[in-house]
Amino acid sequence: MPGFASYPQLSFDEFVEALEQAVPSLPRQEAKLAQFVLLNLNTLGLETGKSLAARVGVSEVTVGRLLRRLGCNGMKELKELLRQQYTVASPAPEARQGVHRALEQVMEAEIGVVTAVFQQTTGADWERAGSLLSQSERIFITGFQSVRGIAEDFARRLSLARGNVSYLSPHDGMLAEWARIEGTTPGSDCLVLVDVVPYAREAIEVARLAREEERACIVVSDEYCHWSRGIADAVIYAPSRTGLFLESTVGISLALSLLVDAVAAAHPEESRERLLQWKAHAKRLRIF
Amino acid sequence: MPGFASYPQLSFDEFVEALEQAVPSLPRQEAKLAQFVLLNLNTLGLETGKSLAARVGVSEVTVGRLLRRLGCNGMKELKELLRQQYTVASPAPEARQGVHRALEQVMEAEIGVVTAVFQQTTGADWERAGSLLSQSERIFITGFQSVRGIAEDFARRLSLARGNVSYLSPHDGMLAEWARIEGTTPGSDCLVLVDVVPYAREAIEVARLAREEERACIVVSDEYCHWSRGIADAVIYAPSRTGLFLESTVGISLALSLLVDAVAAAHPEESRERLLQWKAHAKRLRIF
DNA sequence: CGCAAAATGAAAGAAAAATAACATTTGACA
DNA sequence: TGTCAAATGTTATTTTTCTTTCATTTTGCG
Repeated sequence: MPGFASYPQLSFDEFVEALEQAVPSLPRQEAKLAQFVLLNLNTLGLETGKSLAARVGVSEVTVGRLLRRLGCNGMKELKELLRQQYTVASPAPEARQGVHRALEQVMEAEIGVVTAVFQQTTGADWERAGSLLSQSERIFITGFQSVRGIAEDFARRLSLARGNVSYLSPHDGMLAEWARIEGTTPGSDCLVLVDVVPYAREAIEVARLAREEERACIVVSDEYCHWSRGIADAVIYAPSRTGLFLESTVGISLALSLLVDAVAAAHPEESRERLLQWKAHAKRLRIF
Repeated sequence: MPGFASYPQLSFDEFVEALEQAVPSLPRQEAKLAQFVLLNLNTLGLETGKSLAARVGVSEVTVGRLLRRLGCNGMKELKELLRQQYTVASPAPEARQGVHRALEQVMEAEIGVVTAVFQQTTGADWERAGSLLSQSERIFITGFQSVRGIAEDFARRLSLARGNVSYLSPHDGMLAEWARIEGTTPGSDCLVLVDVVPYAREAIEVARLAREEERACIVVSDEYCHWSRGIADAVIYAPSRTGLFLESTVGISLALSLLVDAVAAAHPEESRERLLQWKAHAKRLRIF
């Protein structure tokens, strides 16, 4: 009994190719079926073995048989192939060398995270986030629990690209920074919230507060975030479930890195200047 | 008995729109689900009600309920909507958002970072790092400058997988934690250093100090790190040059996430227990 | 023409998914 | 703090889908 694996040894592309190859040498009914499948690859995922059979006018059994003949163990496995295919992110064929067996799936998922984040860079939210970060007078950043540190780093890094960035610690700092100062134009501040499951109660409240005081608000969070849309001016999602004990923070890291870059790109001279200054200062203090 | 029609009165686009509209006003679990669906429209056709439920972490019933609330009578009808949508037009199953032209190369590089990190998971250093983190009695973690926050997060997250983890702030805390206590077995401590270019002078010194006092030392750093090999017991490299204004921290994030996972895998019962406790405590404190 | 081998489908059984009815939990509000 | 309604999950039931086994049909070929 070859092929114990519950996961297919085949890729969808290979399957399709095998199908094309096989058509001429197939028995009549199966050939009809194969033909139909080839012409309807788009909707293949929506079909069930039965529905396919019905559409083509063959019996259900024939469907199963054809699949098995092509090295695909039944409808279930076909669905699996499709899923792998469409979750994008071909895990770079040779790159999985030297990856621990159990981690292969995680790796695929992490790559999926990366592409998912990049795909947002053309969206309207990204656009808005970028210009808010570049043009607002002051930027406040905050993050909670297991991503607080990342948020702090974001503040540090963003400070190298532009000025007036500060980390806000609502709990510890009592939001003193937000005490309304006479003369501050409403609409010139922007708040960045970084939050992941389990979402902090505080995050939502701070976002609301910002809203009420006419501060813009950008939320960077994971794919389950249910509260941000509707409150925030821009929302960026970084998938986090990749099969690990704790949610992955790769997506958040990436999104924030890209945002820093976007801001730097918006003020090329200023950011270059700042970077140089920073290095000079650090050297003076003998930090490195 | 309302709704005789066996064919939906709704189009898929309408459904999606309804979904977007509804998210903010939906109960928590359903909102999470909705959010997930919106971000995974691509593969929606391949999902089954059950699989969706599993991925999001809600019960199957909730899936059915959400759909019905949106005017779509169950999974079957949703599949029907999708079929209509895709059989009609759209040659490609999904209208994928693009990646901004200028970022394509960066994306390639970031994916390269991910695979590079994963490839280390089979190496000897990884092995050593994993067992040190799992078996040492006490773990100290520190990080500098632009990755200090990530290091702090690592400490927080590692604490969910095992005990006796603390963040060490050599500068602020004067290394008081390391004042030698009579009775502490040498060799039972492990230090994790996270450092990237430009390397902190401090990092090297702390590593040396650890060495001298027979503390194990793991260094997580970027591809340029020149000093760690030879001093550290295990070195993990996370590439960082991906063409951005500042170095990317994706690799570091990933490496640290994977390490946490490895530790959790080494003590499955303990880590599960800890996670539950943490959730209970957080709930008690009304953090979320 | 007749026979064997392949192809096909029917029916029954097993597995999975969707649904419905009921129980528990949660959260808002007095 | 207690109460009620909404939200969510559990369990049981029904429906659908997939697969296996076996009988029937078709096809190739001497």
